Amino acid sequence: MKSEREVYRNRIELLQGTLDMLVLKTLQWGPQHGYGITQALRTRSGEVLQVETGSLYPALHRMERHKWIAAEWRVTEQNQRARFYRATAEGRRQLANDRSKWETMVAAIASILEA
Amino acid sequence: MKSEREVYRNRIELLQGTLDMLVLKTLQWGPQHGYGITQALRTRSGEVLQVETGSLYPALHRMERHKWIAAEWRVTEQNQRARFYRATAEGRRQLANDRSKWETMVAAIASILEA
DNA sequence: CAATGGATGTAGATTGTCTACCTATTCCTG
DNA sequence: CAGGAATAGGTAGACAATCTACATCCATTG
Repeated sequence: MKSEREVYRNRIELLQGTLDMLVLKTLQWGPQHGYGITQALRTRSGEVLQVETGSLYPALHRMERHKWIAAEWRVTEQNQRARFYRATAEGRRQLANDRSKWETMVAAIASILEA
Repeated sequence: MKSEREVYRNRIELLQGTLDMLVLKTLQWGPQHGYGITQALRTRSGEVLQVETGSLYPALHRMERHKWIAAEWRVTEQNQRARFYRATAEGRRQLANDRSKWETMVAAIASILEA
């Protein structure tokens, strides 16, 4: 009989803190709805970045509260109602900021790993 | 009057999940104690990677439980008692694994950011 | 003898992610 | 026309890793 700790395997597939950046970047290619963002990230990354709905929707709501993105109900090409998001000016600033921090961090980690 | 949420700013400076990898890599350069690991990471990364003691020591204990590292009390050059860690064979396997996952993830994120 | 630096540690808050569900609609196929 | 797949949005609760803030002990130095 396994302990709950062993049974419950919570694997963070996505590096914590990168989701907002990835969503903002995706919205730079034009307004997009949640489901579309997931697909775009998945296909464009060669199936590596798989965002769960339980991560994505809370993130979108969070970012909307922070006013990094703005939303509007529309209808997709598949004739389904969907909430389309676009990045605000503040969102674009946030993206630039996130990205610069991300690159600093990656470079720092590389300098350790390659030493 | 600010809300608690505004007052308490918890910034994750280190990308979640990378600490174990960084510690294991540091130990590849030879046995080292906690304080020394912190310093090594800080100086070798050009002051970018600042590991807090509240992150480091729990991580070391966790990794010891997982048998990725093994410890021994010794005395430093400064004549202070310290707990020296070394990577086990399993720890070296873990490092290789972490590193490969990390590189896959970084490449995937780069493919999004550079699109 | 006080201050500084070396060294280890814990408690509790916070956050973001994950798993596991649920709902609704449209379109296609047998 | 029933049923399933795909599209689309969502929530609740578990969990892990990090952070802040604090505490302790010892050795060296002024």
